[in-house]
Amino acid sequence: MGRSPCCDKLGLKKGPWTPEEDQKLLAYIEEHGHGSWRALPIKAGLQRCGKSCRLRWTNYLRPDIKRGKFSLQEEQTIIQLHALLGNRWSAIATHLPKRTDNEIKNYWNTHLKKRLAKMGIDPVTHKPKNDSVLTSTDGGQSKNAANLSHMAQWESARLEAEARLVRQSKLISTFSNSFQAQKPEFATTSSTIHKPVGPARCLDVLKSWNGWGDATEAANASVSVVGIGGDLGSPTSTLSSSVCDGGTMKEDWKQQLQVPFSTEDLLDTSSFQSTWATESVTGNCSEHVPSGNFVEKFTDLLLSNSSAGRRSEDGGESDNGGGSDYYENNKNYWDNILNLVNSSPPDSPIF
DNA sequence: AATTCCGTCAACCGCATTACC
DNA sequence: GGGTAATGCGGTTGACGGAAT
Repeated sequence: MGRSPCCDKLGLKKGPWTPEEDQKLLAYIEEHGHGSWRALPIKAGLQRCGKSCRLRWTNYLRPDIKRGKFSLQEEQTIIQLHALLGNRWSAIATHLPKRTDNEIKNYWNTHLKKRLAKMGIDPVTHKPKNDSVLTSTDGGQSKNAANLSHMAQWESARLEAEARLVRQSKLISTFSNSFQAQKPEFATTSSTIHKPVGPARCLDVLKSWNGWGDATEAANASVSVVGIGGDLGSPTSTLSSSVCDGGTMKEDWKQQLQVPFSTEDLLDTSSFQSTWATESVTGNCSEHVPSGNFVEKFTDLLLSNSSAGRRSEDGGESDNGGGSDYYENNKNYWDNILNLVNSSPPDSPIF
């Protein structure tokens, strides 16, 4: 595998960019586009390697970059997406228009990570560091914590599968569009094929969790999960059919997405499969249903404390919340994620 | 005023992935 | 199918500026 020669070997300049260099790069790209990054420095008259030019452009010079302080909304978005996606900065960046992955990564490492740690939340797992907080009230909570983790893994794998489908559907779309131009009589069929792909309706499972205890919302979520497959009537059955039974689950997705894809597309992560296999997936599915109680605590810790921290920074009083606030924060957390997903850019690699 | 410490962030490094021959 | 080049990505580094001593 060939790697680009190091800048040192070519005697190219390293380190901070000067305004003159910025100007040269900017002027060249504005006139010609970047084209091949490797060839760009020579053409633009820069003593830099292509990689350095690309980084300078994508992280600093690009005109659609927003600089300055992150808003509370942006912070929440980053935390929520990090809980879901981990250190996949580029994926997170697609949901924060005008912010670069580098900027988000830096902000996470210098601000958010520390803030979560301060609140006693593990910034890697997004779980309270001291699980006894959870287990003290209910012996089964740690199991639920594990379940949540597994669900997150599962969702993550699903997102990756969907990302592949989006790419695949783009190809199909490109093909069918050109085909339609020649054969308009096939328009209906082909539009049916790629219609469901658009802004993917992800995290419906999470939505159904969120609606736990809220029959109406849960029922809506179940419709969403099952999609064209029908209404199962209860959130439990939604999860049971679409998550616990591998075969049924995949069929549901096939129906919902209406794009041909293989089992391997969905479950090609062996570790993920084994995770589920070892947790008696084939047995009582309700074991994998995270209790609303746990999710409440988890999300409350995550966001209430975060906003409390922000409030206290602003001089306000922190509100650790009683019952209704507790529930509201939990609801808001997942709602925010769902909003993010639903408003995702169509070219997002993840959603 | 000088020095040290610490937080921030632009830039680099090197591995992974994709594209191309 | 294999090798190479190009690009993407995430982790890490180091320069810089401000606060603390």
